[in-house]
Amino acid sequence: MELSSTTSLTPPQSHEPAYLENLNDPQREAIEALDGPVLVLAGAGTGKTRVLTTRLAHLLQTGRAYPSQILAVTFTNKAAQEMKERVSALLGGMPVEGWWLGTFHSLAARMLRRHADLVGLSSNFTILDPDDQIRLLKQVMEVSGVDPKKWVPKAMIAMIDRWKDRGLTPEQVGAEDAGELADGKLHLLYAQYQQRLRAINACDFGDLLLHMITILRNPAHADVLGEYHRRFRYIMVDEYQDTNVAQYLWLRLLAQGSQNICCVGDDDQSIYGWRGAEVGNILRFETDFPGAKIIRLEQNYRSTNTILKAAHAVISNNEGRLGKELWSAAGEGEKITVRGLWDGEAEARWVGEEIEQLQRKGRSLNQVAVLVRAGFQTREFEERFIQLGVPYKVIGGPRFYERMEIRDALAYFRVVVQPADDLALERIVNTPKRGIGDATVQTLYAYGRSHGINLHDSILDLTQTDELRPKVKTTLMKLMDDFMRWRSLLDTMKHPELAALVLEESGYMQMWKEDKTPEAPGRLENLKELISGMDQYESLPAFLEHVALVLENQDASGGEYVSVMTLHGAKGLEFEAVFLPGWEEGLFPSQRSMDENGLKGLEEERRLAYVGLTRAKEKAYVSYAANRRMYGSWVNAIPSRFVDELPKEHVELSSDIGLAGSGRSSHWDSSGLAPKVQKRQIHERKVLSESGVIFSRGDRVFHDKFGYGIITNIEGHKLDINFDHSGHKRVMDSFVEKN
DNA sequence: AGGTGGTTGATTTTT
DNA sequence: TCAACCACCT
Repeated sequence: MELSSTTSLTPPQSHEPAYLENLNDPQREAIEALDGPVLVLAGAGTGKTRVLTTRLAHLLQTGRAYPSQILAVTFTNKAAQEMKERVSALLGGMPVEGWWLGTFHSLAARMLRRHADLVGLSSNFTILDPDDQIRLLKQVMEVSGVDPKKWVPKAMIAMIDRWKDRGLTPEQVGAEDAGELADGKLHLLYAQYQQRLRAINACDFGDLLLHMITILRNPAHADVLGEYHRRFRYIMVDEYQDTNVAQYLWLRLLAQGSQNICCVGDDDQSIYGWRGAEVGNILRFETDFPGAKIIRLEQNYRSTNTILKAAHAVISNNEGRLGKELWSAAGEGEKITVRGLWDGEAEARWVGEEIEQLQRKGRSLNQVAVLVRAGFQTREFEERFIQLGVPYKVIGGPRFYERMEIRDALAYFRVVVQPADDLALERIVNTPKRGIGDATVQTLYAYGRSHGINLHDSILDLTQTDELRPKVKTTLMKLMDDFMRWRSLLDTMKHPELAALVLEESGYMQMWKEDKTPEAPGRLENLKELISGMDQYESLPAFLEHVALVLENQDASGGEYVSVMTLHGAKGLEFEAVFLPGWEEGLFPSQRSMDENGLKGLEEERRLAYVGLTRAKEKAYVSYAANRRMYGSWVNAIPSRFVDELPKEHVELSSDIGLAGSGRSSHWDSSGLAPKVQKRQIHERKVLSESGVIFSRGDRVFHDKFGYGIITNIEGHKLDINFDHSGHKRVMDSFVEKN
């Protein structure tokens, strides 16, 4: 038969597109299973991102859907960005504009702007950051007579956030949910808080999803849901194990249309339960989406089998897993080093030594990480690394947009764009100082409350009367005039220029220029950076949206450094060598986690251990200290149960003298206290000089050549002294006399 | 309007 | 221990 005589116009046996090459079977299956619900259980390092991006490219390439018909959801902007780049690259640089590819929050915000009126907002609503949330709730508490001293607003907002995470509106929350909180009124505060948000035309992060759920499940707005059903033919979700109930509901509503939903995740890496994530979502997938296909990716391309087996042994102690076991073609590799040390300082010293050794072996510091359970642990390592001159970087410090000057500047822009933004207006009404004190602001708020209007309109009203002192009145009138003028320029002036103009004319720039503190130049620098970064965005509102949802730490790289970060921060990353310090009961697993959440808490801690171990490509180091200084006092600890859960055959145990051995209860407890006293003496930093004088830190002393000074540190007979006139010197104790 | 002393409380934090 | 926050003072 001739080839041409047969039916189709399909090209003869065209071999498959390049992007499908070099995939393993389950990966390929995941990519080609396009219809119906699919759950891809993607273990650590199994090529999850590749599957996700290739699947998306495949949908487009095969003509199953246009870019605008696919909803692709991630948790972080970083992940969204990476996905965009990789899909675009797979398709030969296809532009990504108009794609529904982004984070839960940015996609929900995009939807909500289209339907804001349905929940009583206008589409230029402000997205509040956590700080504003707290301030707003605090105001609500004060008005309702709930003492913010007794009930910390931050804790109260955390509870409200959890309700929102669960998709609960104020109507769905009752007194029984509030319990004792806020004098048993938290549910009422929640309702009032929502009312205030609406009044200032604002949303918090949780609202973005909550409002969308409210709209989508309201039969009166079936047309909206129908529109999205028609639009989204395929839905893809990354990190499904970290979704909360609200996100789940949102997805389920949207997926009712096509049923084509593909979720990728790993139940063993669910570590955000405390933020409202529900492992249950991924565990329940098959019942939620009947007929779902489940695909397991178990071939790992990252780690040695030693690491994978050890991680598996640990995680196997958890119940209620979907179950999978990773393997790798990389061979066995080195054993995991487990080491017990005297205290936190010794631990940091040891880690430092090992890192120097890795360095000598030619390993790049960029491939080394220290992963801690809690932020405060980074300090010891920082101190040690500074001493050793090992370059390091603590990942996950304060963010750019959390800085005071950035938040102030943004507040100005927010008021320009959205006059009803009370929080922003309050923030800058007296910054720079204009003589508008607390009393004035309270008067304005009181007026606003009794007339049911916002701060901006209250100012407009009251400046027409003689309620306010003449000076205050003229100042406020001037400020309102300024804002009106700036607002009128929104459409005509380029937004970076307008932004610069606002900061200049408001006197905000001047304020920092006159500031003599050492931080001031840096702040001016940040403001400049803020403005120069703005021209990438279409408009001032677009920029503000970006800042609220997206703006990340720009990690100014350059050079090699050891990464120091929390285990949470390390998710999704990989390093050749990973140090896991502080594996002690109480610290890791965290006592608080276990106290508050029992077995569930412990299991999440264990997943954290799993995440930590699986970050390592070649070598993992686990360590624990017998003594640790916590909140000022010394605490002695026993090794973490997770240490015991590491299989002996994959571990190489080495310990300081007297601390060796594998059992954690036997000798460890007894040896804890006695030698500690000795150590304590060293820490007292006292020294007996040959002449019989005792020196201590803080002593005032006299030196023949350098004069008077204060002892800042003692090492043996060497004293570090801060001299009044000669600065810091290190001298021998025999040359100084006690004053 | 800035400084200060005293109290408090202290994991993890993708948006 | 220590830093952040606040009430109070100058």
